Amino acid sequence: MATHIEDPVDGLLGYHLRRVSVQSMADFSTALARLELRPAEASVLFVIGANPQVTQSQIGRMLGIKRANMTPLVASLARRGLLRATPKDGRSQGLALTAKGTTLARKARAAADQHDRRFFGALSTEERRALLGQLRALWHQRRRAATDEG
Amino acid sequence: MATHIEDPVDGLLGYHLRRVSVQSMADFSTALARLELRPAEASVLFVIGANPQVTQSQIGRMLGIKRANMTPLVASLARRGLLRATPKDGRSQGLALTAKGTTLARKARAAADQHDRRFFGALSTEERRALLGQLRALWHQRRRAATDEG
DNA sequence: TATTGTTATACTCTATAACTATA
DNA sequence: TATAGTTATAGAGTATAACAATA
Repeated sequence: MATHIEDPVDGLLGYHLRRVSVQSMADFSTALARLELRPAEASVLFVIGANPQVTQSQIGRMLGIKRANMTPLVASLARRGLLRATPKDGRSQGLALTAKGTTLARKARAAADQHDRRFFGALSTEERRALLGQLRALWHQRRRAATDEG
Repeated sequence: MATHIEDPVDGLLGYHLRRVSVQSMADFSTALARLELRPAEASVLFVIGANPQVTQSQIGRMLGIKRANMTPLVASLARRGLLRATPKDGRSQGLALTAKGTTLARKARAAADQHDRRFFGALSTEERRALLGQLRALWHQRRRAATDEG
């Protein structure tokens, strides 16, 4: 029998947020592993699918991935025949999903939706709506603050 | 003027959860940097402060840090004179904060509380209470599921 | 001058496997 | 047999700096 241990971080919202986020990502990673995709790769496919001819710099800005890290990520997806790059102008290239990429992105999206339903299924529709709204608000608020500084 | 880009992950709760969690951790890391502490180190100090003579394996289980990763973490805090290890039995050691460690832990805790107030300050008291309750519920639910599997 | 894409590099966090000493 | 602690190592994710080519 284990002695009871006090949890001194139980009152911290930020701690709980991170803890649940880590769980969620771990579950989602497992679900995506069947498709040989990682969460970052899946999100890139989603953005390209919804925005044909988007550039990798634009994707990086939207998803919070640095330019330097987009390069190997996009190269890997291109190597697997999931996307095709066509020059937009001399320095940038528009990205689009191939047929294979479209199929895989659709499966990944289904996995993401299923993960969301499972992981947050215990919350009522109203709770989920409220949670989504709060997270969006927190994100935009902090984003504004960062923009003001930078 | 940037062309509008569709955000295809805007409806995914898991995505928003992770995004906000990353922001929160980045802000907290910055706040802790003044104290030359990282979030994981601060959380370890908190647990030791609330549970004198706790072992590093117990801390790891509570915080979700692997035994193998606790070793250098605890060694680093000991080297800085923040905690003291005394043998409990032949194979385990009880950890306790030194005076210096207690002082630093108190400052780190103040930073954590301030971070929480700032970062989640836009939410009403009721919203924060609800959010904390939902995050706790999600965590325990998934934890139960993992225990059932394993 | 600013931006795109690239390379090289490094740090943190996390994970596994193998080992010892002890319970 | 199970647990505590250690060591070595590897993989992700993320970060910066510097560069060439182009806008």
